[in-house]
Amino acid sequence: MAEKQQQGAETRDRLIDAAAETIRSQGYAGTSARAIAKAAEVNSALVFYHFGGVDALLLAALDRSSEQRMAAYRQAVDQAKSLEELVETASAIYRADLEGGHITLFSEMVGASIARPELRAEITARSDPWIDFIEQALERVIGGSPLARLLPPRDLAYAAITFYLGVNLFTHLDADRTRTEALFNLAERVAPRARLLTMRLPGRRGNDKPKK
Amino acid sequence: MAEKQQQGAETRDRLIDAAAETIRSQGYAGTSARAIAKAAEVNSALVFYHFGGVDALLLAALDRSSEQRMAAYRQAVDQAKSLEELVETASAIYRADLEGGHITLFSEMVGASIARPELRAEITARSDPWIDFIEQALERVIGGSPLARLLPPRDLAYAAITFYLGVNLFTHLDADRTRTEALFNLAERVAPRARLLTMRLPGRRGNDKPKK
DNA sequence: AGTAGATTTAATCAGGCGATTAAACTGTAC
DNA sequence: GTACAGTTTAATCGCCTGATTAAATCTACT
Repeated sequence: MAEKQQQGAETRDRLIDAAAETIRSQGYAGTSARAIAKAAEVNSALVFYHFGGVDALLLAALDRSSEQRMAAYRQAVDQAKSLEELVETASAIYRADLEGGHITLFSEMVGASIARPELRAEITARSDPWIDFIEQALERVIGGSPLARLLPPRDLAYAAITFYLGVNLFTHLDADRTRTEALFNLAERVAPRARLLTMRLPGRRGNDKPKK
Repeated sequence: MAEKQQQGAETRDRLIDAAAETIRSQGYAGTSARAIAKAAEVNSALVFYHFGGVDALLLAALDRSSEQRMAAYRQAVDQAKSLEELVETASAIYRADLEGGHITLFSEMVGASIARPELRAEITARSDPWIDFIEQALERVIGGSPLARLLPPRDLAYAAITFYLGVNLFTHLDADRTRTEALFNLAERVAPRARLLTMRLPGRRGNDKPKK
């Protein structure tokens, strides 16, 4: 009975994949139960049978994607010994996320929660672990240093998430991705120099006179 | 005939205001001709009579908002003599934009253009002037300096827009705005020290292992 | 008073939406 | 072989959507 009839599990799988694909290509506004079901080549009533509703399915898609991406980040980020390495590693995975659509999935859901109070708590609950994760990674590589006093890991984590959400929208203004690429290059170029920020400010003017 | 019957102009006005309000509170997905008309206390057919369609009305709302915000930025930004002042000024206006909803309006439209090719060109055309504006402001305060070689104004402009778009979504994960505030504070704290980034990298030490 | 033109209204259309339902199917257990 | 539970299907409900239309309204000018 329940045994091999876990073809239901495969259907859930297909629906989750199709939901992710659909929200990536059509945005939240264009992601209906019928559109998802069509992409999954499945009857649309199954969205409700298996998940109870469209939003629950989209949250399931977000959860699966987040799990996968978080695992990838965690594994890679644990290797990084310095801020420079951390930014370099994170940039590489950002790029992959962007290509793979996880950023779109995430930020479409955040956007959707503007108008949907019942979605909002769900999204917040799924965002906080990311903020904590980034904060901890930063704490590990710059914690206790003068740089951490100037740039507290918590605040930097907020900045990273903000950038993460923004880059998804920005890429839509940047069809060929060259501008986005410039952005990542900038971050990678600056990171190795970040601790210079903690030096004593020399006197104004001139072309910057190094001092002491 | 055409004279005083420019009560049509007032209707257009009310519709544009209502469109902006609606997309801010309901998001693009919840912004229908009927919803806008109801907010404007006007018959919904007037959306089509005066603007031809919902999207055209939303673009008109974006144009009005952009015009106003651009004027405010231009006036304030022209005063800034240094990067520090520029960031401080821009932060102040960002905060006002965020409160007033222009950022939401803009980024909802960018998000909507994901699924709507015909909207996409319109949005791109409305974004480029902002990127140019930021680039020029940066060029004015840091152009020619060593800092501009490390952080090219064009790339910094991309970063600013990315941040601008992201902060709208980020604030939805941040009901009480304390996190967003931390973000602005960070930017203001770092800007005055930015030119330290151009100093020669001193030898490593402490926790960092020298290399080469 | 009457006409012309711009504006507004209410009714209406076809189509997509989330969601529900009863019936059909399917592999398993008795 | 038949009863059963999990799954799938097609049909359907009421609602909202963008958009159109003909008729009504209103003001200015003659």
